[in-house]
Amino acid sequence: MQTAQRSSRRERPAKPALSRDGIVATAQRVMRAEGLEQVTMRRLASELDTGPASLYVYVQNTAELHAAVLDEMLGHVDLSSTSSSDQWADSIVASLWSYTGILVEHPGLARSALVTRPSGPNYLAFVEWVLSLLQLGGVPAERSAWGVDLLLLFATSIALEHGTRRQVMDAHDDEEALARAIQQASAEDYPTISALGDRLISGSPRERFEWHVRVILAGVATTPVPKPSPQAPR
Amino acid sequence: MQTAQRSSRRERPAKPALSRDGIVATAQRVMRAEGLEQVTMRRLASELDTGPASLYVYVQNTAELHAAVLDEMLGHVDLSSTSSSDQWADSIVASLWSYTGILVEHPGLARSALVTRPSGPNYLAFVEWVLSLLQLGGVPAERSAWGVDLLLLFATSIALEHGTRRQVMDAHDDEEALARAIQQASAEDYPTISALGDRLISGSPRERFEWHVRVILAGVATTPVPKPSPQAPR
DNA sequence: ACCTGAACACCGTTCAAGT
DNA sequence: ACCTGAACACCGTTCAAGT
Repeated sequence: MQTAQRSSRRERPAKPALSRDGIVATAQRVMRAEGLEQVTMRRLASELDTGPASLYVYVQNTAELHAAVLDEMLGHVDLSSTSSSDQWADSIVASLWSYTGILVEHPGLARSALVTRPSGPNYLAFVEWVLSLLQLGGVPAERSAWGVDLLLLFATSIALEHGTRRQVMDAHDDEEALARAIQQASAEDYPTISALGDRLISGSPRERFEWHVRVILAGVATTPVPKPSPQAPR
Repeated sequence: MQTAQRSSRRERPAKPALSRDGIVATAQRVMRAEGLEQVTMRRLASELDTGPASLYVYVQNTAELHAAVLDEMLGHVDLSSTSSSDQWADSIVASLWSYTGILVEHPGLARSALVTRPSGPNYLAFVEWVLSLLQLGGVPAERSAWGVDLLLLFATSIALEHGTRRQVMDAHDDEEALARAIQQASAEDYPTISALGDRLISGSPRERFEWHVRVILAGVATTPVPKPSPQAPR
C-alpha cells in the first residue's frame, strides 16, 4: 500500500489542474456512480474541489457536458454483425436494441441525443454501422440517408420514454389510467378504440420494438424519396 | 366601465377559492402568455395569491399539471378529413403534422406526451381518429393497434426534437457541427457516411416528416405482427 | 488567462402549525 | 379538510475581483 504522502512539498495531495478532459472524466464517474441527475455544474465543481464558476472556463454549459458523456457511452453500443450476411435486418434490430438499452439506463442522455444533434466519433461510428447494413440490404442510398434518421429517432425516443418512466414513480399509475381509459372508452365516442381494446396495449416491449423496427425497414424498402424540390433544398 | 367595488363587504375583490380547475385554467393562461417554462408550482401559487404548498391539495405534482394542460391543447389538433375517402394516408399525414405543430410550440408538452402515457379525452379522440383512418385504409386491426403507437411516438419525438432546438440558442451550432463532421468524415473510418455526404441532411423538415410517415404506413401495411407468445403477454 | 466567492434568480416538495 | 409560512435541499449562470 502506497502512502498518500508523495514527493510533493505539501502534505495534502496537489490539487490537479482543471481541464476539459478532467471535468468530462469526473462527469462520467459521477454518472456511473449516481446517475446523470447528479452530473450538475455544482456537483462536479465540488467534486473537483472548486466553485461552479470555474467550470465555465472549459465547458459552455451543462448541455455540452452531457453531450460529451453521451458520446462516451455510445462507445458501448453492440456493433457485432450476425454470422450470415443476409440477416442484415436482424443486425440492425440488434444494434438498435443495444443502443436503446444503454440510453434506458440514462434517460437524460436519451434526451441529449434527441435534442442536441450529436456528432461525436462514437455516434458517427454507430450511424456508419447502420448505414452499412442498410446498404448491405440493398436499400438505395437516398432512402438510407433519410431512413437512418428515422431508425435512430425511434430508438432514442423509445429509450427516453421507457427510461424516464422507469425512474419516475407514477409511471405505473399512468399505465393503469390508460388501460382503464381504453377499457371504459364508450363505443359511441371511441368506436375503434373500444373495438381494439386490449390489443392496443398487447405485446412485450421487446416484441413491439422489433416489430416497429421491421415496419420502418419494410417501409424504407418500398417508399421512394421525393424528387429534390426546385427551390433550394435548405 | 364597471367599478372594482362590488357588493361584497370588503374593498378588495374576494380571493376566489382554490380548485383543481382553477389551477389548471391558470396554468393554461400562463402557458399561453409566457410559455410552459413559467408553469411552475411557485409561479402558479403567486398567480393565485397563495403559497406553493397550497396547490398540493389539488394536484399531486408538476407532471400532473402539465398532463392536464397537454390534453387541453390536444383539443386543437386538426381532425378534418380530406374530401375523397381514398386519401386516408394524406389525412393521417395532415393530422400528425397538425399535432406536431402544436407540440413544437410547447416542447415541454411534447416531453409530457412522451413520458406520461396520456389518457385524456382529447388524446383519445386523436388516437381514435388515426385508428379510424388506418381502418379505412384497410390496415388489419392488430397492425393498427401497434402502428398507431409508432405514428404518435414519431410525431411526438419530432416535436420534442425541433421544439427544444428552437428554444435553445446553441441549436444552430449543433447543426453546423454535425454538417462539418459529416463533410470531414474520413472515407476510411466512415466510408458510407462520407459517400452519402450532404444527402444525409438534405430535404426540408416537412418533406422528411411526410416521407417518414409514409414509410411507417407502408411498413405497417406489409409487416405482420408476431403471433402472441405462449407466455403471458405482459 | 485562469480561477474564485458570492450573488442573482430561481426550482419542487415537505412539514408543522394554524383555521 | 383545507390552507399556509417557512424551511429543506437544491439548480444554472454571471460577474466583479483576484492571482
